[in-house]
Amino acid sequence: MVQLDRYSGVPVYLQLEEGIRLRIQRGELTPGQSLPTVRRMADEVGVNPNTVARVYRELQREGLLRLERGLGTFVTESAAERVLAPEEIEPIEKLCREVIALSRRAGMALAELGRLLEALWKEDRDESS
Amino acid sequence: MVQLDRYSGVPVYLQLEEGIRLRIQRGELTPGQSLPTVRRMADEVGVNPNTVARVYRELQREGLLRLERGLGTFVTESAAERVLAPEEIEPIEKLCREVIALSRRAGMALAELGRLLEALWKEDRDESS
Amino acid sequence: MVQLDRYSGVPVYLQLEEGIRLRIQRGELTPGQSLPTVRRMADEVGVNPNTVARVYRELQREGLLRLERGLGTFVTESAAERVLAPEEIEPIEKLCREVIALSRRAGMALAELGRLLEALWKEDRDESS
Amino acid sequence: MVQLDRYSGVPVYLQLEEGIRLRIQRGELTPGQSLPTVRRMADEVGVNPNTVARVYRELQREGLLRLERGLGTFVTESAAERVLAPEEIEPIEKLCREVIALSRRAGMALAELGRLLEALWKEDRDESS
DNA sequence: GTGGTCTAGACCACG
DNA sequence: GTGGTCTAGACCACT
Repeated sequence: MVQLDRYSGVPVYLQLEEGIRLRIQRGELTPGQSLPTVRRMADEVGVNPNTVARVYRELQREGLLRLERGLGTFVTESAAERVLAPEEIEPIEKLCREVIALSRRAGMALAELGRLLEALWKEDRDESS
Repeated sequence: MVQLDRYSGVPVYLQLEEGIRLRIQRGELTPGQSLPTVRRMADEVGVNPNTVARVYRELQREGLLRLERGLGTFVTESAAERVLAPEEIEPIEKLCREVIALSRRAGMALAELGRLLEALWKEDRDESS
Repeated sequence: MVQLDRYSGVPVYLQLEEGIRLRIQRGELTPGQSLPTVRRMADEVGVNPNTVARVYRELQREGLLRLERGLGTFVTESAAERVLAPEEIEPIEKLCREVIALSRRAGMALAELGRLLEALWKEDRDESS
Repeated sequence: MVQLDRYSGVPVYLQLEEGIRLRIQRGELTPGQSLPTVRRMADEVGVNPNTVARVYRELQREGLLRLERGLGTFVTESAAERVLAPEEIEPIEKLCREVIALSRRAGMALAELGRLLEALWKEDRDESS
């Protein structure tokens, strides 16, 4: 469902949250679809049910999920607004794969590439402001 | 010096560490160059001196920094091995900027782009293994 | 019949119970009158029939309702003791409406007004004891 | 600090939340002031520290509190916007005390008065819409 | 069997 | 010592 990295320093609940958000954006989870139950998801990704519940609740507050007591957890209809069109997401993924190939060849670690991306993201933001 | 994000969930000391590592890789900090004192760096980035000291110590253990009592902290000569050649880093940065522009246009957040990169990085690794 | 607030945190069955009690007190449900069947009430307020049945049973235990198999559910005669006289309830409602108007104008939420009322209720009780 | 009712059915974390919100609105907690530490508050009101932490976090998200790791928890400056002026809050409290006196005399319970207030609040809202 | 609340208690990041 | 994350596990509300 979502792959976690227990040693990245990023809290697992944030990784799960981002992972679910991303799967919705990429259209892998579609509006109306049900997510694994809190307990099942907890088993799948190997965390405590409370941690999953916290994530689901946060995503509910954000309007992406709908938690129904006694029924389960579902992607809301309004989440559709967040789904990226294939023509938006595909070029991004293509470029990302190129970046990854180059970074690997240069001996960079994922964390370092992440930091680079972050630094450039903020430069870019600061320039445009 | 290094820009921190207090709300990303990543521990400040990891961000600092990665940030310094990255600046060395990009050649912005060159072998022999001195870093700000622990206190000055602490002021600059707004954290407790203990935190900076911890980071410097860790980077020393890693061989990137050299702490000279009474003099200050310096990038080691051996750190040169980690510096990326301009022809390595430049195309990576160029592609990253393109990715960032596209992601922004598509309404993705930095954290989401980071998760995407991570997912693709791991896909790629799994395929090649 | 009774309006529920799914997001107040108060269990639905307690809201239903209090709601029916209040309608009896206000004289909107009079002794002898029939209530909707369990299923009809469940449909009306959008909960599971089990939940309504539980409420009716509890109010029967309390002596406010009488469940007659095959006939339906009725307000008991003895419930009359709980009905407030118009001269009792009307000034209360009038003041409540004033309080509500003032609170709205001051930007308070219902939950906050409720907490205020509760705090003052307890102050008052503690003083008189 | 905040008085809880363990038997009202309202989750204690909501009671705590509302209680703190109310104390800020009434000006009993002023911007810049520090709240009891998570653990101290937990002791005071007799709940688990996690529960207090959840409340503080929620109020932070709402902009009323500022949680500083290693330092403590504080009322934000922007919370000032939520503080009610004495000329706003005083007439409300005065009327509430009258309502309480009348309700007591009529034999109503706090929960019933609360339900009445809620019913009238929603009537009022529906009329004005 | 689903989500929701709460407890007890461990370990971590930070000042 | 402060807040933050996470676990294990109990009990409750609801379908």
